[in-house]
Amino acid sequence: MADTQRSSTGTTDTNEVSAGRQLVLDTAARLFRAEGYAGTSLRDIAGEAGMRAASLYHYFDSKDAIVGEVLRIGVEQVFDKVRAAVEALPPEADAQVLLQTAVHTHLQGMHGLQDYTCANLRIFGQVPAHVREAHLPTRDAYERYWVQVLARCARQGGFDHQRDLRLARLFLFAAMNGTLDWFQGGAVSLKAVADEMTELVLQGLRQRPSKENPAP
Amino acid sequence: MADTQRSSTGTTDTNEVSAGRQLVLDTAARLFRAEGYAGTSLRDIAGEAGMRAASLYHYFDSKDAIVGEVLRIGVEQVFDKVRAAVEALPPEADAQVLLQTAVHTHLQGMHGLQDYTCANLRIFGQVPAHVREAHLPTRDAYERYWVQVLARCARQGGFDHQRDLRLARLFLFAAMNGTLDWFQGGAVSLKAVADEMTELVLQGLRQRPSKENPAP
DNA sequence: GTCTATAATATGATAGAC
DNA sequence: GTCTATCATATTATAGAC
Repeated sequence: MADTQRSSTGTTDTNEVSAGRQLVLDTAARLFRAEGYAGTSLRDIAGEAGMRAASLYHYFDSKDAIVGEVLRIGVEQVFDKVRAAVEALPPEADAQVLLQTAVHTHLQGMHGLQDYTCANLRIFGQVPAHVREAHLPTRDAYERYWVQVLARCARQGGFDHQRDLRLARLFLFAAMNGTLDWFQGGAVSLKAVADEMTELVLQGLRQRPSKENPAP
Repeated sequence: MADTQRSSTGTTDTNEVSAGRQLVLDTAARLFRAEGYAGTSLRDIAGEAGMRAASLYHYFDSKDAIVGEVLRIGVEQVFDKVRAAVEALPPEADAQVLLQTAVHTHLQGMHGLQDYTCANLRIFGQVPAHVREAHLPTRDAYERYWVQVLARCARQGGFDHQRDLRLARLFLFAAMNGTLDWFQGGAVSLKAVADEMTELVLQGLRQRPSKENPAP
C-alpha cells in the first residue's frame, strides 16, 4: 500500500514527503477543482504532472486514495491555521477580535490553498460514497471547532437565543466559502472582507429591535 | 434538431411540452446534482428514466444539450418567481418587506426545484466551456436583477457607501444558495430563515457604530 | 521511479429496424 | 418514440521490463 501518512516518511531528507507525491496531489487538486471527480482521469493527472498513468500507482493505491488525500488536506491545513491563530489570542480577547481572527485566518487558509479547498467544496458531493464517508469525520471536527468559537463569542453576553447562533454559523460558513467564487484580490483586501463579515454576523447576533419596536 | 424551446410545442394537447422530455430533464437534473457532469452517463439517465440511451436522442441532440437545458431551467424558473413576487409589491413597500419578499421567494424557488438549482450550482464550473459560456448570460441577467433590488432598498436611505452594497449582495447570495446544503425543513421554516437573512443584511447595510465610537 | 503493453469495461454517438 | 447493434474512443487498474 502506498504511503498514506503525512508525517516524516523521508526518503533521503529529514521530513521531505517526496516531491513526486506532492506534485501529483497539487495537480490532482487543480484538475478536480476544474473538471470534477469523474471528469478528471488518471491520464489527465499524470499528463499534467509529466508522467504516465501507471506511475501514479507508485504513490497511491487508487484514484480514490488520491481524492481522499486532496479532500483531507483541504480541510486540515485550514483547520490547523485557524486553531493556531485562535490559540495565540489572549484569553480575555473580546468577541470581535476573536471572530475577526478566526474568519480572516479561515479566508487566508482557503485562498492560500485554493485548489484543495475549492476542490473539496465542489466534489465532496460527487465522490464515491465510501470516500465521502471516510472524509466526513474530518469535516465534522472542523465544524465542531467553529461551534466552540461562536460559543466563546456568545459567552461574552449581549447575544440572543440559541437558534440564532446555529443560523449565524451556517450563514457565515456559506459566505466565507463563497468568497472562492468571486474574490480575486482586487480593490478590497481579504482582511477587509473578513472584517465586514465579522461585523455583519456580530450585529446580527446582538439583541436587535423587533418589528413592533423598530430602531429610530 | 431536437426541440429546444419551452413555449407551447404541443404534441396533441394545448401546451404540453412532452412528458417524455420532461422526465428526461428531471432525471438528468437529479443525476447531475448527485454525480456531477462527467459522472452522469447517458446510459444512467436513460436507465433511470426507463428507456435506452439511444432514445434520448429523440428529445435532445447531445449530452450538452441536456445539461444546457438543466442549467437554464435552474436559473430562469427562480428568476421568474422572484420577479413576479417583487412586481406584485406596492411601489411604496419599504426595504425590509422588499428584501424579505425577494429572499423568501428565491429560497422557495430554489428548494422547490432542488435538483435543477443544486445541479446548476454544483456542475456550472465543470461543464464544457462552450456550454458554460452559453449559459452565462442567463446567470448574469439574474445577478443584475438583484443589483436592482438592492439598489431599490438603498434608495430608501440610511445605508452606507457603495462598496458595502456589493459585498452584502455577495454574502447574501452565498448564504441563500448555501441553504441547499443544510436546510431540511425541520424546526425553522424557510420563511424564518429568509427573515433572519434579511435582518442580518439590513443591519449590516445601515450606518453602524465604528470601532472608535462603539455601541452602548 | 518510470515506462510499455494490455486487460476488462464504460462512454457519447449513429444507423437503421419496428 | 423506442429499440438492438455497433463504432471509435476512453477509463481504472495490473503485469512486468528497465
